[in-house]
Amino acid sequence: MDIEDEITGRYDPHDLEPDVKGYWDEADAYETAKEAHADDPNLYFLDGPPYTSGQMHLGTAWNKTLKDAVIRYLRMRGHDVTDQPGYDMHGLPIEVKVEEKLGFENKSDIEEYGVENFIDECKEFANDNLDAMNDDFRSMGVWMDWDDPYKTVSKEYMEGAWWAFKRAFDRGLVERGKRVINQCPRCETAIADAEIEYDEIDSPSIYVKFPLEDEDGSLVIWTTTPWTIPANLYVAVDEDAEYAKVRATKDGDEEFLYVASECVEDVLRAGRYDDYDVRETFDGSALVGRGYEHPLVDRVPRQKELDNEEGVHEVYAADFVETDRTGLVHSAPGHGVDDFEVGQENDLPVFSPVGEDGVYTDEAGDYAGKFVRDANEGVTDDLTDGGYMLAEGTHEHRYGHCWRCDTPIVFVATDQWFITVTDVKDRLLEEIDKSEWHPQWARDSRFRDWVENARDWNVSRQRYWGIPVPIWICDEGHRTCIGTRDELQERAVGDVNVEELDLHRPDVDEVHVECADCGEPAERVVDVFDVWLDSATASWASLGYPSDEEAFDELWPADLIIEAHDQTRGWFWTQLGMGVTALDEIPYKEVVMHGHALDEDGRKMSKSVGNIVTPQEAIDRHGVDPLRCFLLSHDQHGDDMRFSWDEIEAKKRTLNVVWNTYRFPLPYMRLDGFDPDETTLEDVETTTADDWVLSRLQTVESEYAGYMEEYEIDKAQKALLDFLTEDVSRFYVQVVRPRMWEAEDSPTKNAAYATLYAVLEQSVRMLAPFAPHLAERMYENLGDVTTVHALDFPEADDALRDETLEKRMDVLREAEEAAANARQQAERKLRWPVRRIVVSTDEDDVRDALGALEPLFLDRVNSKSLEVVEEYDELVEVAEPQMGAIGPEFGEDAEKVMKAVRDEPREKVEDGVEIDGETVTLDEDMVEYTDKTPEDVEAVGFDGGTVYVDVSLDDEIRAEGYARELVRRVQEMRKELDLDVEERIRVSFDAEDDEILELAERRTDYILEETRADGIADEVDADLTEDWDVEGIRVTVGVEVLTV
RNA sequence: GGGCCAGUAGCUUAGCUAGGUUGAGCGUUCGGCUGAUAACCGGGAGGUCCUCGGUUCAAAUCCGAGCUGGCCCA
Repeated sequence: MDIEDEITGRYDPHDLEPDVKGYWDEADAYETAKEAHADDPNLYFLDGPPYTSGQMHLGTAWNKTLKDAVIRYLRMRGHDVTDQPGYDMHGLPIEVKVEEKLGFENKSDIEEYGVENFIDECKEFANDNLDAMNDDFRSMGVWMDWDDPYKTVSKEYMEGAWWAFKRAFDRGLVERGKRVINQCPRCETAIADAEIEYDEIDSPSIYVKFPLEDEDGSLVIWTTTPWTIPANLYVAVDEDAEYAKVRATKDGDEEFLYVASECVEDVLRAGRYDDYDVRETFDGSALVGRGYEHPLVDRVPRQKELDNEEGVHEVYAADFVETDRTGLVHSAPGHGVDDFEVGQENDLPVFSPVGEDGVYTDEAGDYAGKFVRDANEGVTDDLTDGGYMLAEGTHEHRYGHCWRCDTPIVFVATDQWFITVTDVKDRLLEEIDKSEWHPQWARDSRFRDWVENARDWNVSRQRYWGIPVPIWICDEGHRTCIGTRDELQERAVGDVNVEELDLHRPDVDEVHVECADCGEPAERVVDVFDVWLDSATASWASLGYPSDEEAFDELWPADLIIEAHDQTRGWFWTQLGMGVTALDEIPYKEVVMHGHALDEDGRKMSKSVGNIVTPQEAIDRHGVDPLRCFLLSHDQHGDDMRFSWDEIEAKKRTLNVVWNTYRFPLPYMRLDGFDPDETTLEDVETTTADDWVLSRLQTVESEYAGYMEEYEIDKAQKALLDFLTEDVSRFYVQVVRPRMWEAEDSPTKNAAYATLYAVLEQSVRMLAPFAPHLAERMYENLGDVTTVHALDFPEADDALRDETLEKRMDVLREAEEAAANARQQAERKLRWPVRRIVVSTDEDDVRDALGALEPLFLDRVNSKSLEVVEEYDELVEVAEPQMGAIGPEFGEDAEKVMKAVRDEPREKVEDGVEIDGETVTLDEDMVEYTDKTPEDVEAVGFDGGTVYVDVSLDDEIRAEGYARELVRRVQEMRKELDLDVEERIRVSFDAEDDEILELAERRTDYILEETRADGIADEVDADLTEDWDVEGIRVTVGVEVLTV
């Protein structure tokens, strides 16, 4: 293998990435990588299908990038990873978008337009979005099987959902019944808990008096939904709380009110009563069973009938009652979940005089035909007129809205199809424990909490674009559930070819089947499934099960899923629900739960706030790989990520260091014809620095693998990038630089080549999951395989690991830093050698380290010698004059004394100082002494000791220093002349001060060698002449290029 | 109103499981290097560890209350 291309350009993702993408296409790199691992043990990764109603945003970009990094890594580790992406393509959100597009306002517009036409529009909309999203994800460099995504609209997929529903049906877990559900009055359908968004709204806040039947007094209730009062059937109390009977007076009239004791003051103030006194207190249980008169009984005739039913318009005890407001809760089983449940427990009827469009039905009497929210006013007026209103105001609170059309939802009791997950709740909770979550608290706190509180799942929607509920009902009311297309074909009445049938509405509506019970023709119920049921079945439906059993048998359940924390109520939950109801098993083994992408201020990104940053913007500004590395550099286990332009840019700079580290040795390798296959680590004599960086490489490989094992992607990335910047670029490359321009057959140079090659070739594999484009581009010059992404993970080789050496090098680097710092204090550049460095330490480790690494240390700090001592005994004690004592004694001479004494060595001061020709001795209290380094020595401490650098000059050092100064100027000029490394020159020097040249002359050989000059002459036929300032002295340098 | 998570330098964060001198990157500033050079490297400044209380010889870390933000629920 040869190092071929010369890399001269800078790291520019905008150049590099399209280039690499082009190469991938051309070379079928993705297919090659998959092929390389096709025979490995399989690993079923399951992609959570994004919804095809919009474009990729930063959150989905993060999600897919994380998945991509994990898939690439797992492949490297020897797994045949399933990487089929999926798309969630049915459902209300798409219907709403299409309705908007067509200018529709309600369901009758759709019916008028024709269901078939509408379905076609939805299909097209979803497909168009799918294509756009495919492109978006591809642009992030995500390698998944984009040519063959699973689609929830395919026949095979829909069949998978039917099959699962039938399983639940057969196990008795499907029920139809009245339940209170969330109804979107605009979409005219039930919507799932997961489809509700909460926003702040202003609602009426009313206190209403319900007169007791058996005495002169009223129960006081509070509500924010006056429109539910026409459906009130009972009042709930907390049986353990204390309640009070209050005598209240206003304008001379007196009345009796019942409220919770805690609320008396607030309620009476709200009702603007003049005065009150509590007559009696008792437990809530004392109120249970008391009857009251419905305040709107005259407006709602049906209430009169209901009043005659057993138990209606009485007080009941309920857990959900809190003693805020009044402690008495108006309850309408037709309009509240809790109200409904307590009503059921007490065998109360359900009264819900509201249609699916949110308009009162005839049963609502005077209110019939009015939209409920608009009826609030009429209801409150009627209550006021009847004398029932105690107080009226508004209340701001969070209220549920339809997540797609933003209409406030209403709770109504309607007939719906349910999967009764509450019947298998114990199993659900058991199965949770079989899955492993990252982070674990997501499972044990968050998810468990959700599952424990889960209600039966309403899976039916009164809509069009969804998987039809596969239940057919005959005239007798028997239910026939169809689980597969074959079954449908068998049972279908008349001439039906199921193979050619689109399973969507309206086609499937036209198929009649033979009832399983009585054999009579049955008709399909018109509902479609809640779209969450679609994705819930992904683990088998995406594999084509049940029509194709092979993949299912081999792969199911999924080994791994990766989604954001909002999926606790979404996909994590729905999959568990369907998995357990259909297959009695949790359908995934491992979960990685990441966070959301927030804006730079930590707020969520939203259209209305206008703080959305699109992935495309970030790519345009900084490139895909920097964005990917940024997204993967934060905690990936549940924490949200704050977006930051600065951070992406910083990532780009870090990748640039990686790029330069790679770019640096290439020209030399190429020039020398270095062949990594021939010159391997076994063939070369490595130096200490080589051994060290190779050891570090093994350490990083094992750390990286350890982090990835736990899906701590951010930590793995950091370990790798820290290694490449801190260890390789900042240290190793600096150390080996001189070796790069040694003679052609230099063994140490070859060792450096072989070492750097190993470091780069293996690091690039580790970089591949994070920055796939950059890694690919780098690899092109490092190996022969089509793509870096087909390679195996570089396993750490313990034989190359030397922990002692790594520790010693840490010490060396600490001491080196201290020495550099001391030089800076002494204002002595690194170019000038120093005579001596002394390190004082009382730690054996430090002594051993510097002893073992002395040559390297001397080279690094450019010192002639190193001494390691326990105690540095060259400190001098110097005087600090104490003016408090000197002042009074010497009066106006005090300042002279101070100056004469300050910083003088102890002996000198003790011998007496000379002031104006007179020798003066000082008392002990006039001087204190402190330790100071001798002149020309600077000291800097480090963790483990102190470094003393002696920067005193002699001719030898000055000769070397000046020689290096001159060399550097000549190099600069060579560069200006754009000379190649091999080209020879002749130079001339002329200086104001001859001393420079005389000293430098001692190092003529060195100068000739370093500058590739054939000679130094007094005068040359210069191609370039320049004046330089060398340590304050003007030097004229002439360079003549010699033609060969 | 409830559950869960987070709050550390101007910004992004590590440290928190197992208490013992808060560490890094970016930015800023001063400097070095000059055969990776519109690159690379070093030093400095910069912190009430969200607030208040508790436990402890010792709290960023453990406990309690609160504030702010996020997700989920009512």
